[in-house]
Order: sequence, then C-alpha cells, then structure tokens
Amino acid sequence: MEEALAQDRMYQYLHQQFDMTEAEWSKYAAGMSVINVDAKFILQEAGQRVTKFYFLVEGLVRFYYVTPEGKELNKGFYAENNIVGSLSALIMNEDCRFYVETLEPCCLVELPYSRDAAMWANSSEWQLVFNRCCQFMLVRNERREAELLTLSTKQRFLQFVQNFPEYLERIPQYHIASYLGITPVALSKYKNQWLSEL
Amino acid sequence: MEEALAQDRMYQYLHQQFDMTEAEWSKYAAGMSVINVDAKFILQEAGQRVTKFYFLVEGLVRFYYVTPEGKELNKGFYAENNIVGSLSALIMNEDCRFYVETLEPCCLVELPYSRDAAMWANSSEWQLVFNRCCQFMLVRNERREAELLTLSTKQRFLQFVQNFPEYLERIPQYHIASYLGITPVALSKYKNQWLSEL
DNA sequence: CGGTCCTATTAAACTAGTTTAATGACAGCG
DNA sequence: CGCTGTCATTAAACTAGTTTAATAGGACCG
Repeated sequence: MEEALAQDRMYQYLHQQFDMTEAEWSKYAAGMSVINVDAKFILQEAGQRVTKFYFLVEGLVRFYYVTPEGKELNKGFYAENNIVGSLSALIMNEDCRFYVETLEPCCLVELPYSRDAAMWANSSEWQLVFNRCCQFMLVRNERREAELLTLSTKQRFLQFVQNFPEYLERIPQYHIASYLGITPVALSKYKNQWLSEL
Repeated sequence: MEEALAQDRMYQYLHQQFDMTEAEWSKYAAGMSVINVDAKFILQEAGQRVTKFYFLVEGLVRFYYVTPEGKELNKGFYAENNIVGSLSALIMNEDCRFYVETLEPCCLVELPYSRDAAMWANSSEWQLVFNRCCQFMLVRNERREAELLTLSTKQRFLQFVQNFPEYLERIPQYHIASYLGITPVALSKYKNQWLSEL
C-alpha cells in the first residue's frame, strides 16, 4: 500500500478514537515508516528487546507464545485498525514474551518507542494515545483471560465463531485450535458437531 | 486499622511508586474514606456499576467470575499494597464483570472515580496514578492469560506455589483449585505428588 | 506429469481431568 | 457434651481431551 494512504488511515483512526489533531499528528508523522510485508513475516520475536510497536493498516497478524518444549500457543489474532506489539514489554522495559507474525500480507505503520522520546514524553496528545492504547489492551486481555478461565472448550469455540466469523476462513484451523488451547485433532473431531448446535 | 495510619500507608505507596507529592496527595485525601471490613465481605458485585476502586492496605481479597450455571472461578488473589477493583469497567464505562470479596479482614482506602471528577480530570499527578495502575493491571492480566494458555495444570500449580508460597496457608484449597481451573477433587488428588517433585 | 509439502480428517489407545458420593477432621455453638 | 457446617480426602465410573499414526486432498514446483 502507498505510504501516504497508510499514514492517512492511521491518522483517521487516531483522530476518531483519540481526538488527535492534525497539527500534532504531522509533527511526528515523519518519524514513522510504513512497511509492507508478506505473510509469515515475524514482526517481533520473543526474548528480544522491544523498541517499537505498530499500527496495522491492512492484513492479519497473530501473537503467539512458544513453550520451552517448542509448542506454539496463539495468544490472539488482530486485523486492520489495531495496535500491534507488546505494550507490556515497553511498560516493564523488558524483553518481549511472545512472537508477532503476519498471517496475510500486511501494511503497517511503525511507531518507534522510547521512554524519553519527545513524542511520548512531551506531547500530551501522544501520551493520551499511548495511555488509551494501554487501556484498550487491558480490556482486551481481561476478556481473553475471562474466556480461558470461565468457558469450556466448546463455549470458547462458539464464542470465537460469533465474535470473528470471518476468521474461520482467513485462519488455518490448526491456528484456531491453538488459540482455543486444544490440538487440531480435537478441533477437527468436534467442530461440525459444535457448529450444528447453533 | 486507624484511618490516619491507613492513609499514610497509601501515601507511602503512591509516593514510592509514582512520585506522588505530599501537596497533591493532601489535596484529595479528604475525599477518600478508610473502611475496615470482615472476611467474606463483598466489595464489588458483577453486574453492578463501578463508581470507585480501592487501595488495599491490609488483608487479602479474591476476584471471581460466576458462570450462568452458578460456578465460581477465581480470577486472582491480591494482598496488601495493591489496587483492587475493575479498572476495565471504569475505562469502558460498563458494569463490572466479576466479584471482589475479602478473604481476610481487610483495611481499604476507597477511591471514588468518575471520568470528570476534578481529581482525575485536572490533576496530572492523579492522572499519572490512574494510568500507571492501568499499566500494572495490563501486565498482571497478560501474565495470567499466558499462564492459562501455555501452562499445564501441574505447571500452573507449581508456578502458583513458587510465586505465592504463603497463599497456600492463607487461602482455602478449593479456592486455589478454582484459580487453577480445576475441581478441588483433582487438586487434592495430585497436590502431594506435584509438590514432591520440587 | 509426478513428487513433495502442507493441512485436515479419522481412528485407536491412552491420560488427565470430571462428577458423584461417602468419609473423616475440625471448629463453632447450643 | 453432641450437633451442625465447612473443608479436605478418597474412590469409582465416566468424559473430554491427548498422542500417535495412517490417509487423503490440494497447492505448488520441477
């Protein structure tokens, strides 16, 4: 995607969500590069320092943990108009705990972050953006935590289908199984039975 | 606990964690009441509006969800020097999704919250407090989410024992089972076997 | 066209949990 | 004292998942 268009999409988002002004936006927009990457591109590795996060203009990404045994567990999927990256690693100033990988070709705007960068330390509008992003992430993570704790596998699957019906097509089934916390074998076994009960 | 002592404990916490100044603190300290409650006291109900949150000076509380079938699932346990309440309900301006109940006699400082209250809207120091609290919650929830997703029941139990060894004594075993996402029967069955492997 | 890789399905044996129920330990209380 | 309620343990039957492995379809590639 065109750089100018991507930046414009991001500005629209910030303007609508956080009342970002055009003046404040253009002050720092130059510091943000637009990147276009293929599917299966690793945007962030677990164990690595986090120096930026992203605004996802177009495409689809997954966040996933890798256990010491090498098993991948999908933390979540995020599509266009989402903040993508580990804010908690930025907050705690520690290495990232999960991977971020594209599932489709993606267009992203990079937001460089450092605690004392002018943009984040001196601009109250950009501080607001960061704080509101943290708040949204908090809500997002709390919902996911509640799902994992309180719902059965079947309920989690049905909720997933309700919340993101289009993801069933866009995401390979074994990734969805990993998101639900079961094996692909189990999902294949029960999927149709579960769906027929809707 | 004495009101003055409780407020002082809270100020110490805010000062150390967020560089709260004594001037700014005393400006709003009068609006905060100190309450002492017994064990098994419900501080916040699911389905109710959230109008405040708490600083826990002393004691121990649990957060728990209740499923439509009436099953209780413990979201977490929090002890002294913690912010307690549903910040996500405040952020989203929606009803609380979980209950907050004391497990021991507790001393708490009430923090009334409304989006346009002077304390939160006009004081940058108190805004910082709220934002940092959201950040800590974000990190706390993300860790819990990761545990639920990536660890086996046995691993979750051992991690719980490592992280909060004293909670094994302070919290009834059936509450711990619910925190781990299993039945008390299963916990009793495997507990000693798991512990002996340490 | 045939080979290779990737994903989904199916089956069989197994394991980690559940549900229900009975039993015992202990605390508080009349 | 005995009664009652609460919590932990144990056992037995059951269920929802796992693991491993075999099979098949589709996409891509030389």
